[in-house]
Amino acid sequence: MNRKPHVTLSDIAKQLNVSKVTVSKALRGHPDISRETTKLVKKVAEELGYTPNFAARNLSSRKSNTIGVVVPKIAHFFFSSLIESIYDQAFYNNFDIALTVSQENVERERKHIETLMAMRVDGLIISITQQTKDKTIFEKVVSRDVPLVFMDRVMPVDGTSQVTVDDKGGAIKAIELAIDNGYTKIAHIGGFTEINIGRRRYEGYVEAMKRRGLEIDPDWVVHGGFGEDDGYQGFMKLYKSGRMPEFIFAVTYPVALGVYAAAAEVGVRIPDDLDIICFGSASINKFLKPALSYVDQPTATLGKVAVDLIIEHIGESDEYLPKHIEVPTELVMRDTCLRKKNAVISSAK
Amino acid sequence: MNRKPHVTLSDIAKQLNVSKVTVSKALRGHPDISRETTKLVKKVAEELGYTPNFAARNLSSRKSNTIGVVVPKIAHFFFSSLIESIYDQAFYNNFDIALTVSQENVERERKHIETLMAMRVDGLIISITQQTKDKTIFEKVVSRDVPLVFMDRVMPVDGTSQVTVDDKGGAIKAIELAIDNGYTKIAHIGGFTEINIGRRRYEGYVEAMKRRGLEIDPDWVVHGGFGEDDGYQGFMKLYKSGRMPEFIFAVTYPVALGVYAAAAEVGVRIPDDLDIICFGSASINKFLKPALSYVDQPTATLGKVAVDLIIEHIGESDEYLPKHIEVPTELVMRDTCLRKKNAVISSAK
DNA sequence: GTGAAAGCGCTAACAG
DNA sequence: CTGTTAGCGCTTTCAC
Repeated sequence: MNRKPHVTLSDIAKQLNVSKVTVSKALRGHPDISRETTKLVKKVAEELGYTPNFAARNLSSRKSNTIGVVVPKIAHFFFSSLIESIYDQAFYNNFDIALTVSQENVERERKHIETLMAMRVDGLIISITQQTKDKTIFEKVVSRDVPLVFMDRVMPVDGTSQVTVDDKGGAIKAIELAIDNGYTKIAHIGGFTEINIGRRRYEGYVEAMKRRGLEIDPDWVVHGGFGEDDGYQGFMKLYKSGRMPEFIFAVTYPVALGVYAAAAEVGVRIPDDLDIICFGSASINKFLKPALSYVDQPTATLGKVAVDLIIEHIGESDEYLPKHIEVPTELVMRDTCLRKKNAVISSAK
Repeated sequence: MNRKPHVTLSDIAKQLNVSKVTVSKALRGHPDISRETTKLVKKVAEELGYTPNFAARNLSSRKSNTIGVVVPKIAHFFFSSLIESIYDQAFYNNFDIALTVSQENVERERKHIETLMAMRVDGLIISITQQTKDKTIFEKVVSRDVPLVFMDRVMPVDGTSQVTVDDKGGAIKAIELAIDNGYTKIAHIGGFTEINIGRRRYEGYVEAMKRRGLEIDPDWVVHGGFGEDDGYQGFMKLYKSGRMPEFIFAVTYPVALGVYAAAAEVGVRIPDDLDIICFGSASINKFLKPALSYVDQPTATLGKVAVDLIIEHIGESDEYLPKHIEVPTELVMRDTCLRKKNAVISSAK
């Protein structure tokens, strides 16, 4: 497997009887070089089929112009649209993206971070797994002075920035809407409270119930993961308890889908027998019957802000002050949670 | 933004009073080095918080241990599950993945390929955009002796391998099933025929109709893109013609969803007024009413084969003979295309 | 405007 | 088993 050697700067330089340096500068559009030489160099580079060697470039310049990204999942509307937005914003700023997927696996997450550091990415955007608890690897990143931005699923680590959506506020809006609809028996199929998105949405639920003077029945709060299966299990647990709530606030869209599946199985009709709202959506929501009303997560903004923050940090001195930005959410009404027309309705996307 | 210098091999070497080479070998588990030294080196590396520099490693070894991947979309069940499978298989073989997304944009696709070549990836797996026609960039890849595997959406380029699903065979099975169900007025909302997946599925439709002696009404064949909107437009075109078919074979799952949306809008009931089957599926299919019967695309196999092929090519001499592998499909029956119980039913996933 | 010298951090090839 | 030498391809001073 010996491939033919790639064309290098020297090859171009030789051909033109100039130095490597001139070629290097010309190719990067450095103002040192005359327009004429630059043009000539580019022409020859094209003819020879020159492709720069990033490894060499990174090694000598000590930067990669690349942002490393670690997400827990990819076959998932929330993350895939988030990633598209990150790509767009990075592209726009002339950064490359090195994308890795941890598959909700802590060990894999760690390995990916190590790999990205070995690649000497200029910064790291991370959305942690459901189970990530150990801060060590993140502290290692910080101690290497690699800018780190947590996105959506975050962790409190000194020296890092965070972008989240207003999980608590969104949850409060959702629950208040349910209460305005006349419901009092309101359950929450929630995520793990060790992680911010699970915890904050739960807190929003608690807060809204408290504000409106409603009791929380401990049996009506189920904590688990963020997937379909967790929704299915959560529903079944409530169902088997024999004391069904009137309303469920699902921590994610997949969890709500799990509830749909379980409800269909046992003949509970949505939204008549059981009404529901959830956090997040998916492109197929409009095909769901009934389509879910939901708290919208602005993935486009989330991704853009994450990239902006990391680039800002990369460009700053050592004394950069990390930020925490919280992106607002809004309610989008579809076919659930509509019992009372006079309920507060926000504009929909 | 001057970051503190990273720990290097020399740092470890100095500390231990050995040479860089010894450290390098020890760290990579080279058999040259005694177990004792190796252990010691690793310990110190750990203590110092050493992270290898891939740029340096790649530069001096002339390989990156990385496979470049270019896909047209990511927020899309087919591609996101494909990508997960590629990751798994690459990970298993100790390769890294450099993933890029062209967003169905030819120019972006070209840039990404250039970037990946600049990264000196060991090989490239590409699924082209809907519009890609120019072979130049791919020929450039081949001329650089970079192994290239086309996946699903392919192009005939000398020296490259291909993995596809049996598009034509799958389409034939689908149409024959429709005919077995007693339908004769069968329309096809298809993709562009310039690209293999559009062309082959269309050919399957034509072939099956011919085999069963049915006429194809040119008005019942609509060609367009592969998205929801294309399905919506396609349906509307058929609908407005005033001569509705009884059955639609949709070229992709999103196209079928577009048909659902359009049909709902004008009050055409599926599957009673109009029955349908499509190529491909999505995780939410079970929540769709009626759930689509479909030709299943084995994304796990597709991804695995793509990675296996590229690794095989990377490992071989210059004289590697490219392969074309076609992965079989199977019909999965749900709530559509069921009119006759005695129709051929395959096992479902 | 241009170029010479030096070196980024690592591995390959060989010698001991 | 360990070390020496050389160099991957590029960018960075700093002279000219």
